[in-house]
Amino acid sequence: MLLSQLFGKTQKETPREADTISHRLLLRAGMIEQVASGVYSYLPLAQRIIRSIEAIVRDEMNKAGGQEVTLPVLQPIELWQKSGRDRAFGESLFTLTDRKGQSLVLGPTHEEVFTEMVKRHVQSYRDLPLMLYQIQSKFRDEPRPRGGLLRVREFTMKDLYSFDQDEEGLDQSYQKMARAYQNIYRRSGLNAVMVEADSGAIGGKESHEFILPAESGEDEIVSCTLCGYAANMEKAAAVKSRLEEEEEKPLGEVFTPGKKTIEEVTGFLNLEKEKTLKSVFYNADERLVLAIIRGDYEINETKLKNALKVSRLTLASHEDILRAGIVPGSASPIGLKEILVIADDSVLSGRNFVAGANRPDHHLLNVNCPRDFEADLVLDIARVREGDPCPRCGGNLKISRGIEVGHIFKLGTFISERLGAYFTDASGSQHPIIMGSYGIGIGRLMAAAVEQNHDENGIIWPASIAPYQVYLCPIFAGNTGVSDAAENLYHALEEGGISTLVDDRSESPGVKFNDADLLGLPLRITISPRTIENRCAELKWRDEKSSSLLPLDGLAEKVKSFLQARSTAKSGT
RNA sequence: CGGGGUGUAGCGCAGCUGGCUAGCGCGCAGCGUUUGGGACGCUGAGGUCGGAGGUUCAAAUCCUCUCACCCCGACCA
Repeated sequence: MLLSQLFGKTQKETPREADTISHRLLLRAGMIEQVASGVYSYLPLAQRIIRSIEAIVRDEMNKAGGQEVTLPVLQPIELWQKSGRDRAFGESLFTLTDRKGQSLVLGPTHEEVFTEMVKRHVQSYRDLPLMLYQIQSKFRDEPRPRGGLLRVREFTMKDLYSFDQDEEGLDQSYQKMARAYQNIYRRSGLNAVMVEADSGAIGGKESHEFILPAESGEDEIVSCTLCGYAANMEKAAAVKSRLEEEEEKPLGEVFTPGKKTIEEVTGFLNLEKEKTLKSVFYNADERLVLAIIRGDYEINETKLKNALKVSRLTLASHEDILRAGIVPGSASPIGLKEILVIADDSVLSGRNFVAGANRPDHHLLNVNCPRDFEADLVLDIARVREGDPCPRCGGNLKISRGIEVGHIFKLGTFISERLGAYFTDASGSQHPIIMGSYGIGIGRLMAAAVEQNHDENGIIWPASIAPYQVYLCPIFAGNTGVSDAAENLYHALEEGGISTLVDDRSESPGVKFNDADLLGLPLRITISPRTIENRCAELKWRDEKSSSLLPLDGLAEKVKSFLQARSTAKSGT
């Protein structure tokens, strides 16, 4: 391809809205363009990258036993009402009305429509197991798109669904997908880690995410360097410290004028935070609940939400709390009636805590659970803290950030039961099909690849997903020796099956080299009067500093073998 | 939805205490000189100043409403 013919220009300056590295670089490289908030166009270079990623994904899905189909984006809302997920998705669901007044949904995911199809074709256990997938557009009206391609409202996703007759079958399908996903990231030149994930309010027992470590990532990851335990913060657990044993002392009260927060109260009473109980009120599906936790911990709202089995959970406002006749800042579960109390198990880890007295400017001393109050539920609802002990081995837990580039779920029978997707087993009885769901965002993967592979000059594409392998850079092309050599090499490379982008513009060397760095193709080959003097060309790998001169004779063949050698070294095969 | 911010040429920005022909840099077109890490000179094209309404002799500039976009939070299979 001639650069002069390529649609999409590089830019020196970054559009103002771009904050995230991948967003800036992809915009500057002329690869993507924003059309609306969270909606992007892909220009030719990006399109080639996307195609390469899709090819790898498709290959791994096929190898794992998946069969590709294409199901519609446009889906009747009834399907979503049947599964009940129209409510779970709520505002995120893009809906529209056709000319007959019929409501349709732009699919945010495709469990329903796949299940509906499978239901008509699968009656017997002999039809199982089954794995179907597609690479298709998804639409989600995200509250806030962000980070360029990292969180968008329209995106391409590979989604595969597994259908099995029993748990063992599901386990096998799940393992196959976990392996396929790891192959995909390895082949794409990306270093993704598999972590335990929250499976959401609806659906399955087990779920994992694949996370690319990156500062710009939205997900917090908890990991243990000792034993390899890794989990999304939403799901992560840690061992909680136990406080020193002491006798239960009698309940008392203390005057704490104007002291409301844990900091103020502990400062005033000269106490450690861990000797207090923190009371936090939430609106859980319209109902006020009290969560209580030891003062040195914070509440993990995902865990709380799951424990309460609600779909909406928001922090209660002062007004909400006052309306219930409670004193914000001095609240505690003691003597509270008619409010659901859920406690973190840390409240059982010590004795004689300080807690609110439920009257202004007073706190209680020596509060003990269950002597002074009982919780309706006691379980782990705490956020893991940096350095907390690992739940597996006791090692120190670390917290880092990452981008979610894949998510796999054991869905179970939630959808199949609601949509009536049953099969007949060998003994003739009916069972709901057991499902799994496995998604990977293609565009996000591209952006994440940039987040992970760049330097101050631009992108450094892993060769397997690079839009072209070679940036052929003739300089002073007015020189016929240079232009002839470049043209010969270009043809030889193309004939050898090596995709090449030729910078045939009459720009100065500096401009060309800077664009080469920005676009990030793996290998730059420069031909100039200086190099052809010795019948040579200069080769420089994007991810290396130094360059080398090699004879033009037989260069295409050599380049081919270099590229092959590198790709086998990278993929570790 | 709450908080903060921005809309002026393809991109980045200035102008905004009301003042006349709306500027600068990059990019773009033409010509010439250059050229191993974002060259230079000359000439030129390109703008309903996000939109609507208002105040005024006069609005990019002041007022009201509105739309879009970005960031933080809420939210997020």
